[in-house]
Amino acid sequence: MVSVKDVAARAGVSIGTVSNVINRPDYVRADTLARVQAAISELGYVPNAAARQLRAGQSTTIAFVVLDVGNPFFTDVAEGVEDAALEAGLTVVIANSRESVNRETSHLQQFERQRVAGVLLAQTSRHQPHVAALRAHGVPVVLVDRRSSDSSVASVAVDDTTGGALAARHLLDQGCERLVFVGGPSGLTQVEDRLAGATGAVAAAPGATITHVPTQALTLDDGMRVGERVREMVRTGQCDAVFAANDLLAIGVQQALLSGPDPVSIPHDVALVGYDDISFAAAAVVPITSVRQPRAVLGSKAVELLLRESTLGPDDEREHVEFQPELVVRDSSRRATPPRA
Amino acid sequence: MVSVKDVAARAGVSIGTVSNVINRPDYVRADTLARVQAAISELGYVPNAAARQLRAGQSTTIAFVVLDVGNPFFTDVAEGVEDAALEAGLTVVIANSRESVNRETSHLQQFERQRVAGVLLAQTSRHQPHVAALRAHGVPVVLVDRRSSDSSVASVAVDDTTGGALAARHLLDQGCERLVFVGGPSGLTQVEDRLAGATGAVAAAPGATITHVPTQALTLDDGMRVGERVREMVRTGQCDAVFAANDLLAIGVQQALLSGPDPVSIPHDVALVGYDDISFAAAAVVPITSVRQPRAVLGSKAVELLLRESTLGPDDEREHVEFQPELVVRDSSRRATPPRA
DNA sequence: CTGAAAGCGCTAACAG
DNA sequence: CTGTTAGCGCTTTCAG
Repeated sequence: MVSVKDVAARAGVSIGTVSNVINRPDYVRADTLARVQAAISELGYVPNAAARQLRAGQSTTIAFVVLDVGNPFFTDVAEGVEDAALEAGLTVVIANSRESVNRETSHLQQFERQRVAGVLLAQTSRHQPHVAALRAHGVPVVLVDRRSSDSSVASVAVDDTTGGALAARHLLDQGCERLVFVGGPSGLTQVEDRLAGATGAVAAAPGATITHVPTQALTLDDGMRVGERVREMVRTGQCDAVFAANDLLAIGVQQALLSGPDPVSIPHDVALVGYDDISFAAAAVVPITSVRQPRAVLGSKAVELLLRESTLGPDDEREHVEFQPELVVRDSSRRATPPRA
Repeated sequence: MVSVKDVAARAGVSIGTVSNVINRPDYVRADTLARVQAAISELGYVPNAAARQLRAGQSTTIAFVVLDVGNPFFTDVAEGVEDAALEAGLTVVIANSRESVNRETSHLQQFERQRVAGVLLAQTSRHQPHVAALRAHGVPVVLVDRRSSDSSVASVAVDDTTGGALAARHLLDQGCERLVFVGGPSGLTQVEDRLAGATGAVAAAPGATITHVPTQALTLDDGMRVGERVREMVRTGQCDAVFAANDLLAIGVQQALLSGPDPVSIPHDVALVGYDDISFAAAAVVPITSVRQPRAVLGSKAVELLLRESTLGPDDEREHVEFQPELVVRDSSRRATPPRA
């Protein structure tokens, strides 16, 4: 393995000078610089990040731990993260916890050992002891897509309660009265908040009800699975509107609703609203009404807060940025003649 | 920062023993072990990966560099990668090159400096000098989704030429004669191969033609953009079938085709075939015929080859695993009465 | 079974 | 401007 030592020997300088060439080129005279750089490329020298980090105590990569890379919502947030990180000269790696606390924990442990420059975390459950550990090791953490209960850790989020209320209210406005909320697992704050918001809106509408049909995860497959059941509910008059905790689920539910021996019609028999407004929502068989979150902005804001962390003391208050969601109405919930209107 | 030294002091042993507790617990007497472990948890000690790697020379994370995390195809491959890596006790991080050679290069450089345990690479362009550099530093590399031209680097791929031929032949069988291939950038081997396969099939069909409508990237947005143009071509009789280089593009094209002042009908006016068979393809307005690749298997096989690398000498031949694609026919290309049948 | 000591590759004083 | 040097935290012989 070629190291500074080899480069130094080749260029006829000391290792200190090689280090200077790499880290503070302006400290070095032009011709020495050139000679060393030549040696570096001739030898194919590549600095060892582990050694540098050990000595300098700092890394230049930040990690983004997501609930599900397969969910376009997160990849959109990731783009915002990447753009902002690039500007700050940071590399970002993505780790996928797949909605499993264990996987999340093991990723966090790994990043803790690596002492990365920062961790952006879309948490599975409210209680994750490792974020404290991370911070104790000087690794800044910012929570993404969740307002942190703990004021000592920064967060960027979208107001999911309002989002849920927005969706439910819209459905009620369309004349629906038997809402079904599809989503899970119940540990996920996003799911809980959206349901809470919807429940609140329904409570304010006399005669309306909302039933929770739980799922194991927020995926297309889960949506299809549970959609069968929802179709039955629609047929038996127990349901005239579905609010899905995210678009993946909504798309899956829609597929199940529209297929099989006796499909139901959307929005006529049942109205459908999703959440996230991923690009596929608009491209579905029946374009899906959805609650939009500012995804890229969420990501870049998270990086901004992360960078700001280094200027903060451990006991300083952290910022909790909260964005407002926006309802995007499409055919899946547009009823010809809203009875209530 | 708490280090082995602190743990050793706390437990009343030497640092060597602490190291043994962590790495070879069976070398240590039971009571010493317990004492040290107690000290570790009381102090909240977390080993420093940089130091360990510097000394031991090995990391335990592998990196998967993808063209586009936003593309469900890659996230599905990633799941296969994660599952296989988990079994081998490896952590995987994902890096997104977003179809940019620069970003790809900078990620590879980063991983080279970090001396990760391995790199799985879905390459943007054929020529990537950094894979040689990586390997020179003892970092095994396997190419994903591309047959490597260089027999010295392992690869797992799906036969894209056959896939392209499959798609085109199917379209011709449906009676289409004016094919349009939508895809780009032209540097991408996947795109080139799929086009080549399609072109070959068209050449064998007297009277049929194929036109290449290039795109900048393989995204939904690009599909929508270029779809406007394709719609015109359909209207003017220059096109009766579209073969998109991937499903994202196909979905975008479909949206453009079906919207606007005078939409065209699918498959009546124009048949549509995509590539990858991502789950959204089946959920589109008109379910999209697609060429399916064994995604998860691709990922797990790649990890398998990566693990095998360590047993190979630098000059040994590498394996090139190639899977066969499969056509999944859906409504978007199913014509009521295929004139040629 | 445990301790002492060397050194992985690099950076950051510091002295010249 | 350049060279020397002392570790960063850890693993790993090698003695005891």
